[in-house]
Amino acid sequence: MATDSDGGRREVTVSDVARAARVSKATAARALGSYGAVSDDVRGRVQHAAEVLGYRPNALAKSMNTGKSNTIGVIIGDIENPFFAQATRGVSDVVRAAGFDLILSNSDEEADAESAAIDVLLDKRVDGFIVSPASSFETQSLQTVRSAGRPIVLLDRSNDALGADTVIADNRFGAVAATRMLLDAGHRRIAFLSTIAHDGPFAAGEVVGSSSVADRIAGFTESLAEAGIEQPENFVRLNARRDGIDVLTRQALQGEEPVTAFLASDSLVGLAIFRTIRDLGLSIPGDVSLIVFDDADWTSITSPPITVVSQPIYELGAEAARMLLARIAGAPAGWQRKVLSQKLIERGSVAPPRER
Amino acid sequence: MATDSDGGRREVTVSDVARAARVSKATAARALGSYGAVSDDVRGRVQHAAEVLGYRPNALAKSMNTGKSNTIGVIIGDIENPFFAQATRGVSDVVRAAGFDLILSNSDEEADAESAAIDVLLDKRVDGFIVSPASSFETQSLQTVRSAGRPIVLLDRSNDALGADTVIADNRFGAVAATRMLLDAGHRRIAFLSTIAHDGPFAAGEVVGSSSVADRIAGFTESLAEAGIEQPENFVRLNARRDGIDVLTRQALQGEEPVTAFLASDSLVGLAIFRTIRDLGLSIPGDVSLIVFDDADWTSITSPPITVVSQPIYELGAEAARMLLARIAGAPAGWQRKVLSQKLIERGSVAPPRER
DNA sequence: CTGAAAGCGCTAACAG
DNA sequence: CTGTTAGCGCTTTCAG
Repeated sequence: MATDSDGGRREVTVSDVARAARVSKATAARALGSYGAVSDDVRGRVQHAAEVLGYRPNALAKSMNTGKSNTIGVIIGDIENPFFAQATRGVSDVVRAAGFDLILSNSDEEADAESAAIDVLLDKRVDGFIVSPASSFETQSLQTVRSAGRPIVLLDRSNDALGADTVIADNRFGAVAATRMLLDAGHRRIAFLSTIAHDGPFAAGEVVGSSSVADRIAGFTESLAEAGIEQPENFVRLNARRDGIDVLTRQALQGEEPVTAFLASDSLVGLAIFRTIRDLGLSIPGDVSLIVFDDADWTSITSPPITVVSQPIYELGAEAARMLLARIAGAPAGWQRKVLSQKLIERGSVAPPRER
Repeated sequence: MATDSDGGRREVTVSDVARAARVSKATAARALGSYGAVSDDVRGRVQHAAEVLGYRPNALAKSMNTGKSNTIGVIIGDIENPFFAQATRGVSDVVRAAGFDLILSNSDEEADAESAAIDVLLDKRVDGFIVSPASSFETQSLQTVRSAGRPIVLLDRSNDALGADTVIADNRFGAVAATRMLLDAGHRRIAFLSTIAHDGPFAAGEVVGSSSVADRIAGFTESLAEAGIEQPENFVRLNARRDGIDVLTRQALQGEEPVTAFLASDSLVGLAIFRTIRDLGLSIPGDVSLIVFDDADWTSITSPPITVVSQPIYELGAEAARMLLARIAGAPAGWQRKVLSQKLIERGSVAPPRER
């Protein structure tokens, strides 16, 4: 009575319940799965029997028949990155409310890992995907999902060539706002740093793997150009993960034409830049100004607090999830693209450049 | 040729492949699943046919037969909390290397949500669980897992009553080291703050929901007692999430007997305390000293940088995963408990209390 | 409303 | 080495 079962013995199935309740397997299944119609009397007997026997529905068997696993795949760069953690939480909350679970995969921003993850999840018959694609070139994996006929929504990175549901922030706007603020303060040499991978130094017109970063770069360089600055693309520094954020920061600060301000493409980069500037014995904003993308919790407690470009990260994930659920529920075709707004939060890390 | 299929048409199965390769279903399955023995000739034909048809194995069907889903359930408080994010990454990396996926659930530290998540995952037939239990009292859900005969390992929280595989850090050691450092600096009134839920003010001998916090409290109060401080339990402030970390911090600082130092039970609490102290116009460590659990990235860039108790969070997760995999592989019974060490990292947030 | 029977896609004996 | 035959646990016609 108390402990229904404990060892690794055979699981109790609908058949067992049916037998105990003296009804057919089909009827028991109907009562248990609450589909079809069953008399109250029978339903009662079945449910009672199920409880007594400690019946647990086998979701796998159910999925095999129905074709729906009530599970979605989420593929992001790295759950340790607060951006992804927050977005994932947004996804999780809305899909869970709809009765879905979430299988999480970290791609480390590598197309191969992403592809492998997608294959596995496709085999597991997840009902849909939310992915933050590692690259906008190697869209192999996304094609795979599409040809498998599973819905997918892109998070924080769009892919116009592919044409897919997308939820993204207005990165260009944020970049323009931040860059202009720096420009208005009098800065003329500003470095934009991102960890995005890129072959060689960034040149005007080149495409980068992440559309978000691309938009930020666009907003950044265009604002510089508007201000009459030549070859603004020279101020774009990518590959910060591979080359080291600290290394790039030092280079930018110690070259012949040292920059007087930084725009960090995410909070992790921002933190590293902040630390390096400090290590160099320079002060913010006295010697160097800094604006960081994402309003991470630490940005408000440093001295000085950091001026940031804030975006609704949790909502980005939540919205992506809503979009995916709609597709799973069979929303009509036609790609949708939702862009959430960013805003500049002024704090204390921007000041006029020091005279030299 | 290029696009194998796109619409939502019927999936291709082993039968289809078998027919195309002119062999029996069983043979095709053997070739595809690489079990049993098949001649090279046949294997080639089958694999070719599979490729042409765009065959994707159905992992659900496979799981139903084998009884293994190659998926584990991970239930934590909140993936947005950097502690859990890091630990989860550790789990993810090791289970993935072994070919397992991970279904993630946030419990928000609520036993009900935890229980519900476990039920669902049990139904989905996950091969095992890694959970950071919301409460050491309401062990209902853990019992459920056990009676279902699925392996489970507890992360960062042990439960002696239940007796289960556990991976945890030496919290008592960390708390003692931190408290002594504060005591040695001359502090006599030190507040320990945690978000753990607890009914009413903490009294000596009471049990709290998280064994980690319990161990920290023990190390803290015992160190105070050793130093001759009366009723050290009065310095323990719980329920910080419900009551507000800032509120508790202010209370501790503004009462009749204001504390001169804080020990924060995790980095989120530490950040909030730091902010509140600043907002109050007090300086660290001049007016108030602070030590926080977990070497979060921001702790090294504040002014002053924060003295912390560091623990190998990623490794906590990784080790839990290894333990679980061993169980899944059928490791002999007998609960195992692995405790990883913590260490105190001195930075600049501790100084003698200001004379009054 | 209920039962019988077929089948989801795959693995697992068991013969040849 | 290969084919046949059963299932895994559940849903789903199709009759009654």
